[in-house]
Amino acid sequence: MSAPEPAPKPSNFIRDIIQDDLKTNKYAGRVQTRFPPEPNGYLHIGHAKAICLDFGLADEFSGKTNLRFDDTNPSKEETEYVDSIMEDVKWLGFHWDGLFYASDYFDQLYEWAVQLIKAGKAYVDDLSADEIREYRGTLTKPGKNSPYRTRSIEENLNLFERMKAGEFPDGARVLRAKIDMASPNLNMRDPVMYRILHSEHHRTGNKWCIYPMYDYAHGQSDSLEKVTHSMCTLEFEDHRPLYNWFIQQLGIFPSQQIEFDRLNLTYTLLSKRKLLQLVEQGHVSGWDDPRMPTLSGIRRRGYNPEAIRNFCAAIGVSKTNGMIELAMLEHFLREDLNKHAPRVMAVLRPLKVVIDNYPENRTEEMDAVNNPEDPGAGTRKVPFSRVLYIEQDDFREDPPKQYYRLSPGREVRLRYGYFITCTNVVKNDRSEVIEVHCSYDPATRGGNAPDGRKVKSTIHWVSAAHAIDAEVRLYDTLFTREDPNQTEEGQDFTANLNPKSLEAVRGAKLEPSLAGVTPGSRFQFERLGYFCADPESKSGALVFNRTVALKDTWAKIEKGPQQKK
RNA sequence: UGGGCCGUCGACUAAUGGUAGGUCAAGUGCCUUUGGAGCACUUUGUCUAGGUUCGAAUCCUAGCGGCCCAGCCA
Repeated sequence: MSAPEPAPKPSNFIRDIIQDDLKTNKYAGRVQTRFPPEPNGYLHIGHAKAICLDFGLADEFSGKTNLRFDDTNPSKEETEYVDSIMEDVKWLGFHWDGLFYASDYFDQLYEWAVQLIKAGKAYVDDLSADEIREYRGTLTKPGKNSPYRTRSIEENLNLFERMKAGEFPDGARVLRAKIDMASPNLNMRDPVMYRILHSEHHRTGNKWCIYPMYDYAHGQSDSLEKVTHSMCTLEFEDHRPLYNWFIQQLGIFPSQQIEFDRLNLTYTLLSKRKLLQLVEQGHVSGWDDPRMPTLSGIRRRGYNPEAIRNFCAAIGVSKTNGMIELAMLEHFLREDLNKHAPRVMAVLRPLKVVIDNYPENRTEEMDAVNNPEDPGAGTRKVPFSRVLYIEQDDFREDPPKQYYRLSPGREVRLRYGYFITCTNVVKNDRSEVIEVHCSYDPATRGGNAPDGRKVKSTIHWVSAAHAIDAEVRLYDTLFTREDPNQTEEGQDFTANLNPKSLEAVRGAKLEPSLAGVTPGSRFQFERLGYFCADPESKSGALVFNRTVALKDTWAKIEKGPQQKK
């Protein structure tokens, strides 16, 4: 943290609540939060927002934050996910105080359930799942009491004990809270607390065959950890009365639940269920496909944690459900990469350039700046010779208006090289330009003309004899619609998949300094964008992912006035 | 047609009864050995109608619009 001015942080409603609580001494000056992922999938950028909130707010008030896995459903949860989640939280730059699992509390939760039965506040129900649904009523019609609702405490105790002992098959009975079947809030119509699941748990093994539901586990877990401010997303607003009901009936530490809006980003899907579907149906190569919004995916793509944190701070938090433009995320990405990524020259689609008046066997070492935004990054040598590659896009035989790059008779600057003028072109039998001939001005070495003449354009290049080959993967959004969930009748979100979301460019030519890069290193390929070496890179067979393109004024001019999809 | 929540520039978010501000996007110009970066400027907003008040984005009433809830998922 080195901001010269601690710019007054715009407040948000959660910070306000915390400050109020501190003022009234509601929790004896403590602030404690928790980040409670279910280990049933990989974390995504939406979780990053929650993480920044949970950890960030606690940090701000010298509080503590636990990482707690909400592992109450053994049928969907796996240690693979637990491991990835811990890795992702650390990668984002946060450190948890306590590491817990809801399953740590299974014994205590069971005891409390017995306590509620004894108080006449919970009962064992023999209704089937279908019957429970029927008895629950609808949004507009009240539910009706289960015939088992009036069982004696002794019978409930006996049955619950036997549920735990494994005497009944899955689905045979549940434990329910006895609240109010006529409540306008469906969550209060005798919600299920425990269900029978003869399923091995990733941590407790076969110790349990009854598992607590989210509503019965979450608030009590918060309470056990003495969490003061328990943030969750808006869809849990209707659960808050129940969250409070359990805590009150049990007379335990009163954690408070606060709901905020989940992140929605244009052109991206942030639902673990749908992300899992993309993985399972093979639309992407895995959870860490660089097109995925998972933290492992965008990490592989080349995003850095600082950019994500800055983004999360900038979008704020509220209770309105909105949709943030992807451009906002990309802005913070570029902002950070611009400061830190070393510059390098690479040609994605090579066009051969021969400098006719340059000596055949000569090679010069040109000085190139590593990062104009960071003088400390130093310089490097880049080899220059008679035959080069430039970008196909940087030459036009018939240049349109406002096109400043190379074209017949025109002079441009080769970055850190010389001024060259196009004298001639060679075409193949389909009349495509396959080779460009130029002359150079020896007086312009390094890129400056002693006579002060200006050139409209500077283009990048690599020396053909010295270049190394690479595969470069260019990405577009995974979906073609701003809201991938918006579909025509009878279709699902996969109908909005972008068939052009990945383009693998194979014959890219890179300057030789890139030869030994390690996977994960980030660079700016000058004039093109930011790129990150992929873990699939082998020496001699490098693979780069384009993290994000540079802003491209020319593309904008060429495309004309832009439209939204 | 039950209940809960939410409506501020194109997007996100401040203003906590007292000047509607910031960021992104868009546009214009400057600068530039990246058509990058940077800098400057500009456009656009309080859902509607009433009310309370010296004064309302903010409080009240009524509309309108959006999201969520009928898992033995979280």
